[in-house]
Amino acid sequence: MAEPQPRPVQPVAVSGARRRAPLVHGGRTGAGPVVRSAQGRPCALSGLCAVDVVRGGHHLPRRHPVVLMARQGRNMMKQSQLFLNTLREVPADADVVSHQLMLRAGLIRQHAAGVYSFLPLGMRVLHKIETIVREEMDAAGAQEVMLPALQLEELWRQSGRSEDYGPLMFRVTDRHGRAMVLGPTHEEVITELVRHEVRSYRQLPFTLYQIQTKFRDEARPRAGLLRLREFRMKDAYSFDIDEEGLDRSYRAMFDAYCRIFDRIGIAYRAVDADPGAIGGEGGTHEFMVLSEAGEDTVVGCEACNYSANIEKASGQALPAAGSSGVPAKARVATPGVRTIDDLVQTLGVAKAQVLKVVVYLADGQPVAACVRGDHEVNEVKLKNTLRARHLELASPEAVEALTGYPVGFVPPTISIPVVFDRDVASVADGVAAAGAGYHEVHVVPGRDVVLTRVADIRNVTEGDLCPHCGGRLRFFRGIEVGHVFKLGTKYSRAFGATYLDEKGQERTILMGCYGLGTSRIIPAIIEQCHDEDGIIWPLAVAPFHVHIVPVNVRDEQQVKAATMLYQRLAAAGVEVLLDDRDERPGVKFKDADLIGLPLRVTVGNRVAEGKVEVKVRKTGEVQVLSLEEAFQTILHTVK
RNA sequence: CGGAGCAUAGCGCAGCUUGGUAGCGCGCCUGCCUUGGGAGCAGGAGGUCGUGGGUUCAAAUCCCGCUGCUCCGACCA
Repeated sequence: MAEPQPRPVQPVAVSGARRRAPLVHGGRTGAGPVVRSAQGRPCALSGLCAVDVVRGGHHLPRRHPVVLMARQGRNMMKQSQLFLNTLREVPADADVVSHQLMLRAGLIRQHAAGVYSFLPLGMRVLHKIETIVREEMDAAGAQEVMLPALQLEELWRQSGRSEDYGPLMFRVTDRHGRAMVLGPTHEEVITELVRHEVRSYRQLPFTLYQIQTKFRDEARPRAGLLRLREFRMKDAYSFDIDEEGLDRSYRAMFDAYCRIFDRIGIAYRAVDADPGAIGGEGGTHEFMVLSEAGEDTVVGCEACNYSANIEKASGQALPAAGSSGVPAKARVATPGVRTIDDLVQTLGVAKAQVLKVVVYLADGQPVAACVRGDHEVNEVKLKNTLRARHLELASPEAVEALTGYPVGFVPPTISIPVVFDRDVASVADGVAAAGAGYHEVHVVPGRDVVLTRVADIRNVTEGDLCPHCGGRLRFFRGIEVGHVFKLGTKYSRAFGATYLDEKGQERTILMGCYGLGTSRIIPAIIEQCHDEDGIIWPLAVAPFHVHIVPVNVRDEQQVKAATMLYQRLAAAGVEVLLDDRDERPGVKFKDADLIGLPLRVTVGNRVAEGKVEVKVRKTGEVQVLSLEEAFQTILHTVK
């Protein structure tokens, strides 16, 4: 590094008490060690005047290293020393509020698309989140490990996921030409590990977890920390002998997740989900933080607690319509009428009467999906119905080549396999395409169109009825911060992870896996906890608990009071940030609001009467208190 | 991977249409002054205009290629 290093300076005279003084985070109350400047003056605040460092060609730190060491601890930080640069203006590349605030408050800086550095404040938040996660994992009986981030590609071939993940994996080659990947997840590694360790049912069950940096070469990183290519994740894996055990392990993790989000202090919902590429034979839930910035649509019932990812959500089937009174179908010329909207216009029918046909390629084979004109095909459901590995919308050219009909004119009676949504049956008097330039009216599903294969393959819509209680379904946006799966034997079978039961029979281990995006939780929190002035940290994850702001650091009384409170609080285990900068009050207040620590103590003119102000960031509520009262109040709030 | 946009000082931007050797605000440094909501005055530092090529006497500006970043879509534990 080209940065100039501080040159050695002569040691500062330090009172003899220093060596014996307990470190501030030792939990003992009392004044901090007395530090004197080289001139022998007691240093009132922060060493602002502690040491006059001789300046050479380069600027040297104003404060002497010895002073720093004697006065530092995880509970205390002077803002003049903090590696923090707040931004007054909104960076042009950030248009999601959590991203803007993380940059402005100096939590993170971008390195590349989807790759960020965590600065001290951001690191403290991440650390707190991961500490909570660790505590709850441990409390749930899981054991921490750390698995390789650098993994043999061979392992991914064994599970068949090397191809599944494809370009999503960062691939590297070692000096011997061996193919390796940067781990996007760890099912393979852990299963391979466990397979070698477990022989007997006596060794089961257990759950292992790790907190790791993971790598996914996302096609489109997004919105700051919401979708990263290098990100932090806690992942846990459970190993059981039977379904019952797996249920217990799953439940333990599910409950631990609830405690984690409760402790962090954000609103979340556990929703039914689709297992997606990770596979899995049992249940799965996603933990969603509700936020407009979220990438997922969450469906929730107004009346009961049913909620599901839209990929998974089902409503009650719509009542089927009969064919009574519907005239025989008739062919009409509809040249150029390609879209549903066109049909509605030209034929004067309702969207809900139209039978929409969409052509897909399922593992390369053409398949048509037929849904009502006002409904959307749910590709996840369709893919699951077809048991396909890959499903993609056919291009217009492909549609014509495969079906012989142009897009918009593919009839539901086509010869390629057609999957009908179950709610197609709700169409009484329908309209369907009938080849290029024609449609048919008075079409009755079942009568005029043979429903060869019927399944739920559409997205629910707002207003559909809850499958559990019949209440109305509503949509929300959510950020997926956690996902728990019952994997069953998918990986254990692929890797031969087995055990011998009581009878000496070889059996396959049942697995569960449980992910939690620790870095993604940060923007999720901020999305929920901010106002126009900045972040509003929940106490449990705030980088510090209290921000002490002496209004004028040239006022000796203010400095003295602020420092005293700072040291007492820190010694009592409160995490305190002291704004000892010689800045104007406005600047300090703006920064304090932006950084968003839960409590702010303003030490101003009223200190003459022994009073300071304690302000709650979230509510704006201000209390004028004596120093002692302030100390007690803060202590009780934080502890 | 498709579509769109952007790239000029640490940050936010102007300059480009009509080529003549770079500017504004904020921040930063020095001094004075000021200290309860991003003050004021004076002085100052800082830019191979993303990159490679081309056109031209002359390119931030015109042309071509590349790269990076952002957004929309596709994709997605």
